[in-house]
Amino acid sequence: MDYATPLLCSGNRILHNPSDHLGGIMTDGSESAKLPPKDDFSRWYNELLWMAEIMDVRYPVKGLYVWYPFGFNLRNRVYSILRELLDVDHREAMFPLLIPKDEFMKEAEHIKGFEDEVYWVTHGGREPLEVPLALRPTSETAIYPMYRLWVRSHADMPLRIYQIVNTFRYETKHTRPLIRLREITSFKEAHTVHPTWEAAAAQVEAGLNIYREFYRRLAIPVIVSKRPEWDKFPGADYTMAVDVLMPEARTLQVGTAHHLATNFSRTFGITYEDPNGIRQYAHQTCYGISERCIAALISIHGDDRGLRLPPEVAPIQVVIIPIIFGESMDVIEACQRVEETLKTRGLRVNLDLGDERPGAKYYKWELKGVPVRIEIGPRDLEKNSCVVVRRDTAEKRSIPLEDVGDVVLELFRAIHENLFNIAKKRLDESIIDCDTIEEAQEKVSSKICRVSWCGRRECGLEMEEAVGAEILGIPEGRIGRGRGICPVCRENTEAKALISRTY
RNA sequence: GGGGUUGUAGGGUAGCCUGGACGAUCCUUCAGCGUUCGGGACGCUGUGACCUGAGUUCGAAUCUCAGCAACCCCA
Repeated sequence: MDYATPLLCSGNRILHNPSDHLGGIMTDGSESAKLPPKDDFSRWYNELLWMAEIMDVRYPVKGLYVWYPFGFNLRNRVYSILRELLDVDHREAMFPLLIPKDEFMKEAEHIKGFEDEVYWVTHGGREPLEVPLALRPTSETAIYPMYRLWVRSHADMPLRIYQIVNTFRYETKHTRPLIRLREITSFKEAHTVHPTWEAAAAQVEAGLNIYREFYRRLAIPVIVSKRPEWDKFPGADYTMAVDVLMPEARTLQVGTAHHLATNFSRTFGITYEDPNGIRQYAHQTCYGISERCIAALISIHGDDRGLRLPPEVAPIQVVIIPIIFGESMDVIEACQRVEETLKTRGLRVNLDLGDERPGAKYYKWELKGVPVRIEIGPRDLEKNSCVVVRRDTAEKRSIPLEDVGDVVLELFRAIHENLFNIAKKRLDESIIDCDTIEEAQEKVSSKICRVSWCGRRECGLEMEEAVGAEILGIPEGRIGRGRGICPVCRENTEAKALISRTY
């Protein structure tokens, strides 16, 4: 894994200029305030978002939030991983925000799924528009009229394009930063076109593999499930979904992949001439990830002290704290040499020369999730060493100054692995078998329940109702299989479904 | 979808019930200066607020209504 990814966003200049207190450009003294314990998740989450300068939730419109430079920097690093993985065989493009009403209304199922949450642009200045324009809630109906023009022969396929854009949904439920938004600011949506159903199905699987790898890079373990048909994407043949386990035993959907079959190609007229000269409808897929991935990153790894970021995406990877007595020029010089050494290795380093006490700096950078801290004071200099502290375990080590570069890189590997293992262990231990609805009902407040399910809609809906939670679907892999009896209809089945409370 | 609570400096609060002493409390942050610095330093000086609109009233942070926004609980 490459920890020395080049800096991608302009926010870096701010974050790396020691003279302006680093990212402290807009702090308002949160450092001395206390973060609520993570057990109090709702408060912890909201407080952390602004104390760590991820998002400012004070924007005066419901469901719209502001990315701080620090949060946006993190976002860009996360999305650059997504780009890197997609760019292997996808191409990035960009389609318009506004969709004419007649295009938007073409696909019946799709409209039914979205019409209650679409924002409409109805005026240009004072003049009513002849054709109202929808703010995209997702971009199928913006992209597919163009695909109709772009796809003409079998040689034009597979077509794999993605875009990273904002989308709008008029949410009526409780909005939450990064999780339920009226403006999704960072929707990565891929749209592909294939000659056959099978080729599209293979693409759905390929998309899921990209997502698995993406979340592995974020040290987040996932569950991949086939959603029940009543919960699939409006207009899809079937929907696969990626879920993660959040605190309080709720799951969060952090990615979906839909097989659209020819449902959209028929309404938008996306056809191609096959090798025999016969005109065929194309098969399509689409798959997306939003800034919910950042919500997962923050919520899964964070602790009572704040963020714990995997080194690959941490805006600041190493912070150096000088321990100054009197003038201590030698201490500062030693810090600067370490800073240079690490920067030469391509690491994102910050030497904190602010005049806070060292303790205050420790709290501040722990809150921001900096993976590794280096302390250098007179006592260390006597031994030609420094103290290195891991954010994830709080473990402290004194090491020779000359080993700093190697030790830090080694720690990055260990921190990433440790964060993943902690999350993986929690996920595995949270999935438990339930034989009856009563058992599931009791356990679903603290667990993800694994229940036999015959697969029938009536049984599924009854289970959701009785348990008071949602069926994620039949998960991929071993946990999705196992002999049992559907607790509703008492029929034998080989399939296991997962039920959990969701966001 | 239903119910409840709340809105006072950048953040957290007192005052509201019982309208007038509010030229608005305290803590924190922020700015300046000085002393400090091995896990959240201290002193002095300074900046900074009654969500929006309508109403009641001689007089509204305080009472009424509406809007906007936030939080909590239930489905």
